[in-house]
Amino acid sequence: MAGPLSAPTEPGLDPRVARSRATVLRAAAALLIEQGAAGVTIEGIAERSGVAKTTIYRHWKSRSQLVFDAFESMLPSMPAQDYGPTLRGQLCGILNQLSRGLTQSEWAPAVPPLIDAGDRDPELRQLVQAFLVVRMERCREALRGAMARGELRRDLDVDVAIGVLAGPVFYRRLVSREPLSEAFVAEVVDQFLRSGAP
Amino acid sequence: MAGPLSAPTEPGLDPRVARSRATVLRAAAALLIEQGAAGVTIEGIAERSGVAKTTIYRHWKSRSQLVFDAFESMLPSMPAQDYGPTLRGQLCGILNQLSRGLTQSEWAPAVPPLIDAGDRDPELRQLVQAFLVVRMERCREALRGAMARGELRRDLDVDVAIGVLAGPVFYRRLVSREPLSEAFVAEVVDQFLRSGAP
Amino acid sequence: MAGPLSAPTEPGLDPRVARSRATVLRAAAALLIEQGAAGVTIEGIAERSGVAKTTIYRHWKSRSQLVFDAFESMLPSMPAQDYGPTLRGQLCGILNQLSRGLTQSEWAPAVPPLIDAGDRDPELRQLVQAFLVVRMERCREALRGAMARGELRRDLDVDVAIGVLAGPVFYRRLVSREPLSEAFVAEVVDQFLRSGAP
Amino acid sequence: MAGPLSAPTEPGLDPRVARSRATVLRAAAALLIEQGAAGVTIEGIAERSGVAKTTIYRHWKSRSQLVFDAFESMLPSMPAQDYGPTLRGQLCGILNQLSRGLTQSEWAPAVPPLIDAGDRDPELRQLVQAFLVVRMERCREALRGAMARGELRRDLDVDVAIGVLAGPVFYRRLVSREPLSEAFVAEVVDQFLRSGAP
DNA sequence: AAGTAATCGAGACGGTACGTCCAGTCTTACA
DNA sequence: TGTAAGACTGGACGTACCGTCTCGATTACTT
Repeated sequence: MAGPLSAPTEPGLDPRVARSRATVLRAAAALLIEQGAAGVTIEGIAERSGVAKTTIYRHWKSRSQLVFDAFESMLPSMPAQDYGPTLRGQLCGILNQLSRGLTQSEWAPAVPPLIDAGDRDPELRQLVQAFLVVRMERCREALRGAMARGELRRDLDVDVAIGVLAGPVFYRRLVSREPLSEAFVAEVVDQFLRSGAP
Repeated sequence: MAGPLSAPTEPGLDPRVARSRATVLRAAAALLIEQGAAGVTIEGIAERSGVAKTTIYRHWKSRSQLVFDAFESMLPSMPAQDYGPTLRGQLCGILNQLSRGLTQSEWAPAVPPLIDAGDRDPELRQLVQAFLVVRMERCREALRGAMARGELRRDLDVDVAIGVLAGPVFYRRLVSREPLSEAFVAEVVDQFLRSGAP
Repeated sequence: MAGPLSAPTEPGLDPRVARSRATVLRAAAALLIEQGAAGVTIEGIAERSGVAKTTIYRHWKSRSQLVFDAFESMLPSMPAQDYGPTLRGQLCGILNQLSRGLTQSEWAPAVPPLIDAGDRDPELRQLVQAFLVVRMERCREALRGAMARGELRRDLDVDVAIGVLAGPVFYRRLVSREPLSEAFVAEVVDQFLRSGAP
Repeated sequence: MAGPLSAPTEPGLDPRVARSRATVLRAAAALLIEQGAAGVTIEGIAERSGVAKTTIYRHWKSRSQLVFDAFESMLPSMPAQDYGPTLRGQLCGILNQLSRGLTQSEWAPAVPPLIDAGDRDPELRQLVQAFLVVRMERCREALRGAMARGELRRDLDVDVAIGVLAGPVFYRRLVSREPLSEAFVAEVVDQFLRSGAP
């Protein structure tokens, strides 16, 4: 279950296994996009991919695992976009990318099921959390940089800050389902900056 | 805040219907607590409650409806607790209650499935939203009161503010799964107050 | 359950009852014609006729009863057709009418279900038998007349004869499902006459 | 006459399939005998046989198919009894066996429902017809033999003859429900022979 | 003409069976 | 030996009718 993003072709791996995994993930991703997360059925994937159910169960312990892998496989390769030198610009950039990802990306429909599944499956929970940590690393860096530069209070709790910044975005996406505009993101960031001023 | 339990006997309602509804909701709620939302099966409810499947389908068009109703029926009746006169105390009280509800209440495990289901089922989505609006009314009132008293900037967008306040709580519960302490809530509220000062 | 053909309006009968019975029978007959016997559902009749299920069950003990009544209600009033003076003409006439009824009439599709139901429901069995006796009375008369005139052997068992005559017609309709032509009827009658000559 | 039981192990057949089919048919036959054809429920068969409903539906498209197969599976293997050299003896033997089968055999109660079902289900109708053709083959042979020997008229229509012979038996069983004695069979055969003499 | 009683519609109720979908396991046959 | 094919048990789905059962709301008959 090693992260498929780390190396597309792991060295000592049976090429048939690699082929099966890839075919299945492609089919799962396609179904995820076309029919939403509810349409991602083992049965359906097997039929669509031509890979036998047996093989699928050999490689993934649970449906959630598979969904997660499919989800991860369809993430863009993160071009390490440059959001400029100012903290405000960086935070807005990161949160806007997040909010676009949560609402408009191909993998957007996979988010709620993953969150649900993560509530019960500890292993999957860890995967999701790890994934998130990576995603939020840039945010963390930006915050630490600003603290170092004296643009933010020195005693700021970075983890709290990330919650305060990303929380409202997830809230609108998952809970209140209000629109997620750039103006909203800007307002969240501005409130944060005002409160975080040294 | 008028929960559905406040009026246990609607006037012009067939008593059989009332009885069936109550029995089913009780069983559904029990299953929700015991087995999580995935365990809330029509079949299971029917068996457990003694109410026939037919009858259940007569009263609820979809499983989601039933799950939501069961969820709602198990919410406490909200004794309109007094959180004191200060805005800070009110916001902390409300958010602490929210975070306790999301993590420790008996209906806590039902939240992620509801959010997931709401992403596909528009009807359920509306129900959840409506529910949320009602729940957040107290928060809204507190904010408006403070604005009127001049404790907050006059140009504050209340909906954004609610996202900024509740967002981090949901974020920790659903996404990052970091602990939801009173300290965290206090920090979120304090940041908000600092940024919202007139 | 008095034969509905005997008197369309029984004297001491609540007109509401009469109305319900008639409405139900009309709907049942219509369904019988349109959808075959399998389509004759209590539920369906209730919906179509506007008569409540309760009322239907009040008047008929079983579905078979109802089907039989509907079947009987749609039989033509038997114009006592004249088949001429010869035994051959009479028998051919009677059997041809029977075979047309069994294959082309409106009530034709009701026959197999009635036969099936009669195998289990003794009451219905009796009704069907009684009905059949009436139908075959003319045949019996024709045979007795011919015996009296010396056209048939004196020792002929009339009941056997009726079986020998009607049997092949029912056999083709119910069992072998070969076509039921007038030629076939004529051949059956001719064989019978040859064998029954004094 | 080759029953489906004669070859219990078709060559290229998955043994699991063979096992399932056999188990299901055994249960279906048992239910057919015990409760009549109306008691042959997919659900009931599944429960009784331990074979899953899914599996049953995999092997039989319709309930009728299954009922028919079960019916066929319970027919005796026809030991090709010898009815002697005379046409009369042969016909009496065949018809007596038929009438015993229709009234006393364990599959006797299954006959009316099959006839009813055959009226709607064309596929089942064909099955029943095919079955009948096979069963009547001996009768057909006897008639042809007699015609060849000059004991019957050369211009006899064999299909009509079969109707004339078997019809009365079915008639008594299904329609008039008069007793089916050997005397009746003998009388039917004698009438036939008298009329068919060259 | 009013009052009583039969009859009605409406439809809720507990049930049984339907035929379908999917899950997850296990067996067979093929490379 | 691993894979594709697919049969297997099992659980739940949502639907159709069943036959029973309260309910008022009309009727019809009776006084």
